[in-house]
Amino acid sequence: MARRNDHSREELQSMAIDAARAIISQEGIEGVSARKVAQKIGYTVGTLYQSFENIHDLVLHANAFTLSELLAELDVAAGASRDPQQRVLKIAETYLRFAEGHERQWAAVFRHSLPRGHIMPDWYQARVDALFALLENALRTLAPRRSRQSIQLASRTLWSSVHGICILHTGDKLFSDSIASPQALLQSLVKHYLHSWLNEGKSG
Amino acid sequence: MARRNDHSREELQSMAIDAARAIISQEGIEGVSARKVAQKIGYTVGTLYQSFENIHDLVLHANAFTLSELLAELDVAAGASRDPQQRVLKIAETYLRFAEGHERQWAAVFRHSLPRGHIMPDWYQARVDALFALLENALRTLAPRRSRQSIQLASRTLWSSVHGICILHTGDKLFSDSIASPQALLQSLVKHYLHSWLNEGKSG
DNA sequence: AGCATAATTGAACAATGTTTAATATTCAAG
DNA sequence: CTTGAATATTAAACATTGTTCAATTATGCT
Repeated sequence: MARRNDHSREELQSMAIDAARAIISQEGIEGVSARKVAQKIGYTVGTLYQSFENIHDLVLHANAFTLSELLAELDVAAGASRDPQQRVLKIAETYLRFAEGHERQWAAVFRHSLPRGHIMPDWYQARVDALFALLENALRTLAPRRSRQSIQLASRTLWSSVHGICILHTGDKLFSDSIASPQALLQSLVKHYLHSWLNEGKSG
Repeated sequence: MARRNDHSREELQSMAIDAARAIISQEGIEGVSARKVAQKIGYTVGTLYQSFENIHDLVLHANAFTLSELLAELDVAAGASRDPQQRVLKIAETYLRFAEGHERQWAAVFRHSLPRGHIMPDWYQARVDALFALLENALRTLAPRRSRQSIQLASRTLWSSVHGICILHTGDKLFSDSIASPQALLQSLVKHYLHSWLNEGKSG
């Protein structure tokens, strides 16, 4: 029996989250089970249920970690380019690269669904909001005079679209023939959407 | 014991698929289980396994049905508008409306993942390809002189983007504040992307 | 009617999430 | 240092999952 003070409650939590992340990255989210996580950290299932409400709770923590990693990379990308338009493209490309490089982790974030009736916890929603805010800020510097509403509309349109391109590219491979690379799709999207969006009002 | 000739193999299959679809539309894909489907059609689990390889196979058939429904609605939408650009928007809006109106069915299509190593069957991939072809055709009539490659690139970019908007709108409600409606996002996307795409080469 | 074929069942298996009584460990008080 | 209260941990149990398969039952042909 593991001694009580071998690990604090916090240590145990982060050990479990790490274990879950390891399983996800190797076998995908379907491979995660309470017993497997417990065995990986040298405890039994019951102990897990003292730190996590249920298995969804544990997965949610693992996914939050993934979101934080993603946010960190996007933050770097957002700061790298001088040209604001290049910055938007860079963000999109970094998002795609992350999805490719952490395919199972990333899939886990968007495949996982909470049990019915449960709502997303604040600490999780906060991470998601931070992602959206990132692109919103990039657009704000790109078009400082546009209204808040206009910028929100554009940033969400772009974000959803980039997300859609990544979704359809990774994993399920919905496109049977791979003539157009996802990078090309991103480039086409950002270029054309921004081109028209930036000229809106000027010539119409 | 159900008599052998009560239902032919084909009848049994379609009964099972209908049952699965009913469960999906009521409880979502997580609610589908072999026993529940079997009980709904008045047979036992074992019988299901004579018509379907495994539970994923059954879900796949249910999802294919959903794709066919979607394709039918999109076909109508594509024929409704005279103006080719309006047609593209109409397709996108119809896609969104379908996702909203058949939320669980639609989520089942994109949440379901095959067991590792299994590839998507041809009869399923064919339905997916038909969806893509629909938008591709709309773009072809919109810009008949563009190269095949250019049209493929644009149609996939648009399709992925529309898909992304629908994904982020339904179910998980990733946008915590709902200032911009998904319809507004679609409109913004189609309008701006097409505007720039159509003028490409003319002014640059 | 009897027989071969095949559909259907029911029970079994391992693995899943989750709960809980029993046990082991720690820490503080005497 | 011992005792006892508090609590971390375990092991076993439960229901439910997907899947298989020998046994049973219905069918159709001779």
